[in-house]
Amino acid sequence: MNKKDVAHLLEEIGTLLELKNENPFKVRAYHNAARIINGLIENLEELVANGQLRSIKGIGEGLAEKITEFVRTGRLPYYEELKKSLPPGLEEMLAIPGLGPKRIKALYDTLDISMIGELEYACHENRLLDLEGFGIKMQENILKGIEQVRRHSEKHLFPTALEAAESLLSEISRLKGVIRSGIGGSLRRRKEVIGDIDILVSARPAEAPAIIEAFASHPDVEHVTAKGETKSSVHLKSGINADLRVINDKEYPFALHYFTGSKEHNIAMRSLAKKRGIKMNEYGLFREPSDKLIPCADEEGIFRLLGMSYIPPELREDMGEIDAAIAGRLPELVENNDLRGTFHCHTKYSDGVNTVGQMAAAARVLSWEYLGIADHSQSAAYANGLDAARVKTQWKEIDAFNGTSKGFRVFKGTETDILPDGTLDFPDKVLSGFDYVVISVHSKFKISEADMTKRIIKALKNKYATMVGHLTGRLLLSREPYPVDVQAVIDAAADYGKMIEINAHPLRLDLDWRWCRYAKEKGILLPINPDAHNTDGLRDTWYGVGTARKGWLEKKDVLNTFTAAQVEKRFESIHQ
DNA sequence: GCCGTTTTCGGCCCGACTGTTTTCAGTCG
Repeated sequence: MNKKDVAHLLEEIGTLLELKNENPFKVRAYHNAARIINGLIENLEELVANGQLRSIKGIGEGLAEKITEFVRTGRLPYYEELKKSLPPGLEEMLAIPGLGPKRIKALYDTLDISMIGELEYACHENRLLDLEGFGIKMQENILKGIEQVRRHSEKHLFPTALEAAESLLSEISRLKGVIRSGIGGSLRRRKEVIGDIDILVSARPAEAPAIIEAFASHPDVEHVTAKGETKSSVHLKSGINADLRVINDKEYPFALHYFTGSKEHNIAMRSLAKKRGIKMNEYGLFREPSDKLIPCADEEGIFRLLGMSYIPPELREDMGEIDAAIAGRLPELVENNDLRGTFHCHTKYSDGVNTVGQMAAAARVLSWEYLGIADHSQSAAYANGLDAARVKTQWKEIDAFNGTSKGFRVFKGTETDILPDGTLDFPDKVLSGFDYVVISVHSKFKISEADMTKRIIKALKNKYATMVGHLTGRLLLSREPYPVDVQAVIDAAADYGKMIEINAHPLRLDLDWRWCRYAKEKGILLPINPDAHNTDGLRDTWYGVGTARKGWLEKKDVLNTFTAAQVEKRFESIHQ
């Protein structure tokens, strides 16, 4: 039983209660608790065993009791009863834009509709028109919404969304009357997948309508879903929804903060402001009761006024950043410029397209001092994995390169398969010749969580294993992670003094940022690895830096910020 | 459901937009 299971349970209870039209504050308490448990840096099972759940802010008597029962017995009758009381299709109906719990409940109570398919059929038969609060327009929008749910996933990969947002922004920022403009939302917070794009513009009020109009009629727009005086929402041809908000320039910092979110962070911030006698919204901070605006030149000013240090957007998830900012204990997040190199890159030897020399040259362009090459091992036939003989050829080439290149070092690494039985794909005699060994699962995904966890931990125990590669094997929006007890692997890595990579490929971003803090607290060093298969791929480390920052990691927590000499020393100490 | 420098009950963030209404409820972020 780990925190992910508990968080998932609480999340679902929240949703079910929502569908039952329960007290919205009760609903929020469950969703809040899910997020809090998810972000826990302490060991949940220990907290339960010691009866310390109540000491967590947001976990009261009721939740502590339910969590304890679930952790101890693996079951929660309260949840099971709740689940049984509602038809299973209702939850997926929440995905339809414009349909919330109230309307879904009305549809279920009066028309007995409990699945998307039934709803679609009822719309075609005009059966929604008789319902109070529903009309012809709503029926049309529901059909459109069903279409949208089926056609597009609601989430988009970070690079796809970023590209679409920058395309919109570059046009909008050039419009007449635009003073400041920027991207907010989950993109600015560097989430691993993106729901929609938020663009913010400041301009004189007289210019706002033209800016809104230009946005709504942009060539990337498929259709407009809302258009008001200060705000518009559109659906892009790429399948992504985008929102634009236009405000006047003195409101820009407040709107930027508001529009960056997260929603939960905003709620907590407003609640804090209120305690300080200040009303906070997207237009400003207002001293109550006079409602007098307290001006701020930028976002930094807002935090300063509320008596806290500046919270970088990546941390704004209401996962402890507000208390830390008040106490002046925010981490100094790692930055892209702190990196001096990276590990886990592929070359022509296996499934990469560039040579060792080309990869090293590209790394130098990024002002790096070293590069780790980690081609596939012999069992990875699909990726042209290297056998021991080819490994030796590559070592010679790297030695020759290092012999002539001043001020730049190539490390000899390997991405060695973790075989189904938990042994590694090279004998120790070969492994001992590498500077470092990335161990990854590339086969036999469909085993039980217990077996997969045992398999990886056994591999990690090998004295030559340096770091775990893409721990869960997930491919965002396309392949679920294989079952593995992440917490148990982190604990084992901490025990053995090993590392866990942050695979920076934008499809992976694995280790997930939600686990980074826990790993850091356990004293684990996390390398940021691009899993590059060509020279351009090296730049993917930037995505990994986003993950590290979201995971509260500082320079000292990331192996890539070490000098080549420090890296070498660390590798040696692990393999002794 | 949770919480408390207004502390065991009565609050709980705040505003824009839509579609249905004719003053507002529901949804969204």
